[in-house]
Amino acid sequence: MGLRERKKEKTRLAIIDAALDLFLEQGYDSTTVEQIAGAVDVSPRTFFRYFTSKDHLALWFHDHGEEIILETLADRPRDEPPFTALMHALRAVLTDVECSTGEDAERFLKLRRLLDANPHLIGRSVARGAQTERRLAEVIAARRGVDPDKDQLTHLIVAFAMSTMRVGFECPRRDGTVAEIVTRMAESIDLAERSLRPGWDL
Amino acid sequence: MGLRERKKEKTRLAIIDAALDLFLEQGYDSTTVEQIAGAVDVSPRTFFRYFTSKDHLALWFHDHGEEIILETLADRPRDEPPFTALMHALRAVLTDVECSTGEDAERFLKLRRLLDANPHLIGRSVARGAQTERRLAEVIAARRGVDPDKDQLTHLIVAFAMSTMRVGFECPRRDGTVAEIVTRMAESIDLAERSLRPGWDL
DNA sequence: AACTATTCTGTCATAGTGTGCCATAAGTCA
DNA sequence: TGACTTATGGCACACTATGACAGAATAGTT
Repeated sequence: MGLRERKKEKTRLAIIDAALDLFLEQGYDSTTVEQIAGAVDVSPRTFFRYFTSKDHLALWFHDHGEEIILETLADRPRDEPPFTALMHALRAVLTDVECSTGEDAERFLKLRRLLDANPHLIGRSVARGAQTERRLAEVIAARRGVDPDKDQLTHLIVAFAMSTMRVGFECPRRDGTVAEIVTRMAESIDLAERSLRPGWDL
Repeated sequence: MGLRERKKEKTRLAIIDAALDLFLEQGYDSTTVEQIAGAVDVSPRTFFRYFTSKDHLALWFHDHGEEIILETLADRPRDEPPFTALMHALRAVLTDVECSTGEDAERFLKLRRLLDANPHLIGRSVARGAQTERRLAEVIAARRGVDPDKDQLTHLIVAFAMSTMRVGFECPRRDGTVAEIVTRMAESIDLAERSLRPGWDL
């Protein structure tokens, strides 16, 4: 990796960190892009080259999570029931979070606090999740050999899976270490699996 | 109802109709508030007095739907399982849509076409749904006698219910009469009820 | 009908997000 | 070093959204 790319990654993380701190300090809405850019000595114009929007910045972790889910899904056996495969993908995300280094863990916790304090941001987060949902619907439809535009069950499977992830992340609203939060998210996955009729997703 | 209120309602509907037509004609993003306001001979400033944002306009039906759901929920017997109660509430929304008059039905169909053409708007719609979800979580938590901030199952019940509604509305992506769409949404509700283990939501 | 209070509306000013364009600076490779 | 590629900054601009104030329309009262 060349100097250029390392520098970019450094700037990217610097922007995220500065933004998270400002958001938590003075609120999401009352923090301007100008302030964030100023905090890391970068022009506002450059900010928008790293993140397409302020929302995108606050939800950057979705990009990573989606990647893991899609990769895991591609590796799951073709004949595995789709919801089961999705739950495996979610657990892969948990594992990734669990193994995050000190700084990454810090960001994860800050982000959680941020979403907790700004219900409005949860809306944005869910909206981003809808994007992931569409992509997952394509994949699951292909696995099941159905037309994604016509098969309701496919969409229901994906929607339930995303709901499971979201509930695990948002609730219960209690602070804790990364390990504790991951445990709760795993509980949510178990809960969902227990709640559904065996074979419902075939 | 006085002249003043009738006039307001007329303007409100005129704005919605003009906006829907412009959105479908030239796209959501490339339609400005100025254009919408101009089409109904109203100042842009007044537009924002009727709708807090362009998104709010595009998702005005959520307000009505949420109202119906909350009302229906309040009327359901206390000892009814929560998910069952929520499904009844969703069916109440369907009944309302089904009974809508010619003009309202027109708006409903236009809106559906709009969401179909702008996946980005679906994100906004889901974000608005998250707001409803929070309110429903409060109600369901009260019914179940648990703390909404701590009980995962409560949130899972609500999230699954909202997913059911959304899947029914968005999929399959096929045009049709209001009656046809309502039928599909009812199918989605049936599908969800069949997919869950009896007693999972107690 | 006239008078007053209330509410709605338009105009103006302003903050903030997001984008296109072009010149410049920095990193890359021969 | 020199030529090439890519990131950055600065500028102008369009759009959404809000606050403040003045004037118009409506409602209620006498």
